[in-house]
Amino acid sequence: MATSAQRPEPHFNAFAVSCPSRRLLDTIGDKWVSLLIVGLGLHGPLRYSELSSLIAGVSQKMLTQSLRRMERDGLVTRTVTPSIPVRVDYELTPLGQSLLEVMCRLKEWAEVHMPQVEAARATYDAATH
Amino acid sequence: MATSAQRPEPHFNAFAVSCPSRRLLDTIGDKWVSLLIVGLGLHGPLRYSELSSLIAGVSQKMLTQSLRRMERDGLVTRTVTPSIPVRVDYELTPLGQSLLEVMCRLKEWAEVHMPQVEAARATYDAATH
DNA sequence: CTGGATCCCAACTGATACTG
DNA sequence: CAGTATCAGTTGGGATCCAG
Repeated sequence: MATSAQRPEPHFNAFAVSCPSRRLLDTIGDKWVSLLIVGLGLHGPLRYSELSSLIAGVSQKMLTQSLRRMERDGLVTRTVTPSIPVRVDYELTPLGQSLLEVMCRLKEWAEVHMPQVEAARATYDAATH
Repeated sequence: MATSAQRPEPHFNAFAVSCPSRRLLDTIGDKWVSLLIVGLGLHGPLRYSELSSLIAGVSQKMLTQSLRRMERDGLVTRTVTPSIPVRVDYELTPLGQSLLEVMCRLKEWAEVHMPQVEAARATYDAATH
């Protein structure tokens, strides 16, 4: 008991923990963040409600949370127009766009190799481990 | 109990759910899987215990679980040598190596752009939202 | 030595309700 | 319309024990 209060931050001496690539994975590994990057990249600036309907499966909480993280990381800009119904637009920054390109690389790999992965899974599952 | 059997799989009509890139993220977004790919890619074939000490922060459960997923996905091969103390070697498959290259792309992006991300975070946090 | 099985806690996710 | 707060369900991850 009380051990959880320690938060010892174990001695991860693994090569990649302090590496920036590790942190990047924390970002793009996020389900909604990756979708938002692609969505904003393909459709340009979008309003909060537009994103909400575009992604469709996301809750307000997750949408806001993800956008916040992306804004904090400098991936998107948040523009508030103080009209009567407040209007908020989100747009990919140049940094975000460069990340979009990398994401597309991933997408390309996936499109080419995922069939092999699927096949491997089928074979593995059929082996009834 | 039993509730997990539902697996509702909500009507994600988002563009990327049925897309292979989405599934790829499920794989490489995994903390340990990505580390294992890099580790095996750089050090060649490794034994279970060697991986355990290389990653260091991982528990046996996570290590086994991650290796299982990777084996299932055809990213690594699992070779069992039935010697007296059983010996198990894990090696990256060609498929896994091709993924390693993509991961390196990510790494390169991270090394170049993460400073900007860090700076953006500092600025954002300083704004005391 | 490998790694499967179990228990347990913490974190994340998501639906709903509410506010400016 | 945009966003916050709360609460409940689910999952992930780690320590330990045990089996082959």
